[in-house]
Amino acid sequence: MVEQQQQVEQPRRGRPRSETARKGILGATAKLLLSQGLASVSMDEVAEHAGVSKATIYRWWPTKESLALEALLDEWDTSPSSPRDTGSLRGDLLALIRPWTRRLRARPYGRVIAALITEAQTDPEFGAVYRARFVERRREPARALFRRAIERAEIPAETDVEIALDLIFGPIYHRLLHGHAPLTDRFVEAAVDSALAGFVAARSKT
Amino acid sequence: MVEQQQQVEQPRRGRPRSETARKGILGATAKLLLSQGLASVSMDEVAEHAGVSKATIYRWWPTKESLALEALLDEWDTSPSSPRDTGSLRGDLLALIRPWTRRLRARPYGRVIAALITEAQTDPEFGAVYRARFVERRREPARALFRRAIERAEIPAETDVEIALDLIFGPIYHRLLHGHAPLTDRFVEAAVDSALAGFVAARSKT
Amino acid sequence: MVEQQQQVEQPRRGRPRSETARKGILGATAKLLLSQGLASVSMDEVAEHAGVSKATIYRWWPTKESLALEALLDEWDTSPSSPRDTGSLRGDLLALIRPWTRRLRARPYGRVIAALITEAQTDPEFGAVYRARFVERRREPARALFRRAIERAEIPAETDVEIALDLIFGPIYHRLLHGHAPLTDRFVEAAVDSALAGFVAARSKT
Amino acid sequence: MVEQQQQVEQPRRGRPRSETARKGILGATAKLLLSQGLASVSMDEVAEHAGVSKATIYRWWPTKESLALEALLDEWDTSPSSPRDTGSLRGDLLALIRPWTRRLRARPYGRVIAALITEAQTDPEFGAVYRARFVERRREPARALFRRAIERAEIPAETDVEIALDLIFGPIYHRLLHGHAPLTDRFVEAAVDSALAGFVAARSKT
DNA sequence: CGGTAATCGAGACGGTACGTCATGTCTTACA
DNA sequence: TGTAAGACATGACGTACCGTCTCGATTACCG
Repeated sequence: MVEQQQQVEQPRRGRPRSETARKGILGATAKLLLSQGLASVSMDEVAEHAGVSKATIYRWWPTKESLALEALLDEWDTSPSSPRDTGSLRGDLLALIRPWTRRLRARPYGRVIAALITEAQTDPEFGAVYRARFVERRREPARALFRRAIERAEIPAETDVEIALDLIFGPIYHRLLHGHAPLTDRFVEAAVDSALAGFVAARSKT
Repeated sequence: MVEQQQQVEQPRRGRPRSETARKGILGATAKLLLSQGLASVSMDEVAEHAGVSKATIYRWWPTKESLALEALLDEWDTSPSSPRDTGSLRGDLLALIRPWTRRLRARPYGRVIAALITEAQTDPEFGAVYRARFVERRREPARALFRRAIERAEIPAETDVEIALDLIFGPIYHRLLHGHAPLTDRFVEAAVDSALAGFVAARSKT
Repeated sequence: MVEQQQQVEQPRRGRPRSETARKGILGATAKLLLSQGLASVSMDEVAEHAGVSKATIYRWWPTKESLALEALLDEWDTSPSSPRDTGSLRGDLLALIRPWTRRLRARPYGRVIAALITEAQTDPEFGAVYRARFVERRREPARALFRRAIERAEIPAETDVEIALDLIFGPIYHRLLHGHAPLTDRFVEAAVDSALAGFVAARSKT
Repeated sequence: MVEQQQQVEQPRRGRPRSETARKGILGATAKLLLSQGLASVSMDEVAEHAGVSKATIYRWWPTKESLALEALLDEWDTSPSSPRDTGSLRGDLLALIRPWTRRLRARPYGRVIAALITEAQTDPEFGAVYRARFVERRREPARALFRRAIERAEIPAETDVEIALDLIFGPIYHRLLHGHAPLTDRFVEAAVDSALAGFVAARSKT
């Protein structure tokens, strides 16, 4: 019984927020983002495509970037997919990450993500939101897998999980963002294997 | 018998390009970039700080991003420093990469690099230049180290060097850009070790 | 049964146009025009003096010239003053034209009018507006006087009124624009007398 | 005899001025002026069409307007045409003015002249040159005709010739510049007749 | 015949204004 | 109170032209 989403259906006064408008805005934003990239999308354009007033957008999202972040999350996670237990950390990680990278390379997400990272670098507040809602969304499930692997003594308890996560996600983001080489399944496996090999090696030293 | 880039001292017609202006523009740009980030730097501002006309900037650089790229390179690499031979691939790589990452975290380069990556995602032409001049500048020396290690049979000849490079640079860029954790020397060593452990493991399997 | 210009109080949607801004723009423009001449007035300057954004100016006036035209009309004619009947065509014409020329020489209008004429020569669309709103504003009342004089048989019915108008206004504009000699009351009278003498002469020939 | 062009063939040092360049510049300017109007002609454009450097133009003409004025005079007056004596002032005036107005309406001179007048209003120095070289070029011959008519007692000696000239040229410039009605031969005759009728009328009063 | 000096081409430069565009705020009337 | 419509201030954009400048090359004369 976690989370206890208090939020007691407090009966708001005045006209309620239009759900149609909300969906229209997020949908139009996602569509425009993927076809043009964030910089080329203007708020006027979003408003027009969503059949909505610009003021309505600004009432609910403070900046274009925060709107883009939510639109991307909304477009992305219809089904957050809880990964099943494959028996090994390697298998669990691949079951988690491979579908994600496949999705990533299916459409030009890299362009939008790069723009969000840029904004995150500039606006610390947005950076916090970006990391919490976007990065951690993949990182936390992976972290859980590591914890489970430690519990069942598959990997050493001293393992620095945060570093391990960076060793896996780092190369993936690298290819996604720099585009110097394709983000293939094989590459994902190499990243996972290498990160895990590090622990094996570390352990064998011990 | 290499190309002997003669560059036939062809006596240029017309007024020669002002070297003062060029340096002023690059200097002002670098300074402003590091203090404000690319998005907040306006061309008017650069022109004013450089004591130069905006038209002069646009005559030589087509976009703010291309100017930023060159300014960053100019500010960065006075001497690209050829790394000495430490005897081992691990030592060579650390000798190459550690000073670079120290430089990276000394000033807010991550913010600017993120913006350049964003532009590289949007403008393919700029992307090619960015990768050739910025990414390869570190990647190629590292690649050379791997080749040398293969020659002296320190690592297997079948090693996929490109993947290895991504396994090293990926995590570093990841922390630089996402800023979720600091880019410490220890982290750099972990990345290098992990990438190399991959080969050792691969070899031991054989 | 005239047109009954109903103008159905149609409740405009959206934020209404700012009357403050409109007046500020026209006022600032008129002031700057008369002190500097049209060429030296920049849109930025008008915007600043009017406490208004440049975009707001361009929303309502397509060019600097069209703005200048309206500003001049606005500054000029608060009350177009219907001339009284003096009993003779000559008297009526002088009553109409003399105050106008006095106004003309009171401030450097000639400079601005010359610029408007130049633009009218270049942009036919503007030319049509210029003639309709600026030239005809004086010409039509004068034309009416001629019609009345014909009705009461003061001048021949065959009189080519358009030519007559040019014979009066031509010399006045000539001195206004070329500035080779002053635009005195005496000169205005000479122009009117000469134009009328032509008809008398023509009639006496008959 | 006349004009005594002093300018004593003083043997200049250095490379002499290129006559080819001078003609090229004036020719290109005149051609561009008539096809585009002064405002749309840029000095770079003139330089390119004339196969000449911009610096060369500025060496000999201080402003675009002064260049335009000279180009127009150059293009215009191949033969200044001394008008013959027709026996009457009216005939003499028409012989002088009619060919001029025919030329005026043959090509879009009005547009250029309007621009020159505008500049003359702004820059007094240019205004003086404009009047001396352009306006007086037609006005002085006409003035001479009036003087001759006075000498032979065709018109009263008290005639205010300057006003008379304005009564003739004013209407012509009016139609040329405003373009509200065509500058026909008939109109020119009406202007001349009206101006002369004024004297007759004035005389008959006496 | 070599030196001096003005001119020429090419084209880079500082400066100024242009007209457009996007952001985020606001003011209406309507729901 | 939420919304569509749309005007608004702000400020940067990238372009265009002006008039000046700095080169090297050319073309006269003068000694």
